[in-house]
Amino acid sequence: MVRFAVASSQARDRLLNAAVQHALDQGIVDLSLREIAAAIGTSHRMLIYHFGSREGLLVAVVREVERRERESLGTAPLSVADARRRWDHLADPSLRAQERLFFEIYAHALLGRPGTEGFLDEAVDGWITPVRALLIDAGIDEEDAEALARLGLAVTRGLLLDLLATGDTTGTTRAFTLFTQLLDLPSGHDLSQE
Amino acid sequence: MVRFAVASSQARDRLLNAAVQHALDQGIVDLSLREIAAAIGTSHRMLIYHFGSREGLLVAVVREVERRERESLGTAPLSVADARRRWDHLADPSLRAQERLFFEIYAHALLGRPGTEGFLDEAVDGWITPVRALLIDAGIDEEDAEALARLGLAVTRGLLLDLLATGDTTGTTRAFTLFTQLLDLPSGHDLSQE
DNA sequence: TGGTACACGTACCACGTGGTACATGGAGGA
DNA sequence: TCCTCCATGTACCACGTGGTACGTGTACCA
Repeated sequence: MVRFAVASSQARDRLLNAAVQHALDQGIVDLSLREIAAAIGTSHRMLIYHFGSREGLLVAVVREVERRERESLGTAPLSVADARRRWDHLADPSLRAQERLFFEIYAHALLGRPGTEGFLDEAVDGWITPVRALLIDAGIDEEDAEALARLGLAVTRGLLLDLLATGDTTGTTRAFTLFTQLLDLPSGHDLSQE
Repeated sequence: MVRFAVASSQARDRLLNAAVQHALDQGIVDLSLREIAAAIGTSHRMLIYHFGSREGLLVAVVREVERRERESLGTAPLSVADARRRWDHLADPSLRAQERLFFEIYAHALLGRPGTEGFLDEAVDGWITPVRALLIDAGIDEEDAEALARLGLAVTRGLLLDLLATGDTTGTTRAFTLFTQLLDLPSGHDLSQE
């Protein structure tokens, strides 16, 4: 009697890593099991065996991408200078594929597609909550802390969308720098008298 | 001899509007011609007839969404107060479906899928260019104008992603308000001494 | 009245899909 | 040595896919 090997195993981990790698290049939501299997050197039969179904594979990939996203973010930024360092990291070309996949899954999740349950909560609150806590620790008013955390996340994600579409590292980094300046030097500049 | 009626016609317009309406509810990227046809009360044969192919339909939908996106944006904001009014408009629940579809197509386009050619350029530059021009007219330094336009777009899109995921109109609006305050009142607040 | 062009339905096609049945090989333990 | 379990390959299935062939009703025009 053959049973689904949905639990972890070395073979499964190997396939998952290869599948994520392939998803980074090609996306995931509109690829077939056979396309993925062929690309990573196995048969679609093996993907079903190790992940139970196509949806099971998608869930596993989504979770892995989520895990890497958290890893990229690491701990929340503590200061404006820290935020700037974090942006420079995110803007690194080596992370583009991962970020593109993140937005693909995000859009997929917005449509309520199976396999993405919980992704959106984690993608937003999982970031805002710790940052807000840090800002409150830093003495910022509670309501402002939440708004600032949301704004920081929005700036980051919005500029990443821009960067992925245009590839314009210079321009997007300049915009991020402007944002940090607005935070850091809230007086004495002349950008906003329009 | 039957020819493809890919040019416009009343019947085609009717089907396109219905297809876009359905895409707003259900997404578009991973739906089949038959699903769409059944949902809008026609046959998949008619979609092929009027749009040439599935990709032709997708192109038509993408263009229509692009057009509506531009229409929602209207003219670029001229002032901070104007930007705030624009956000309130974008945050209106009646636009959620359209925005979700926009991000779905955006993600699709990031993967270079057929039917999305030119979408990204229009989605980013089509917004930044006019805003930058307006900011320069308003007397802002050219480099700062570009950065500010990018930043404004990023804040808008980033907060929309947040809003679509969380449905938290209050929180995202508060974050947008904070952004306008950073622009409008660049002195005298105490948010950024962390 | 006859022709013609459009809009549409039905029935079909080859193909790719997710998933299953079944056999097998190899490693490790009894 | 035999048994069991994991990993895998091959072959298959029913079904849904995009796309096509062909017929037809209707409206308009000569």
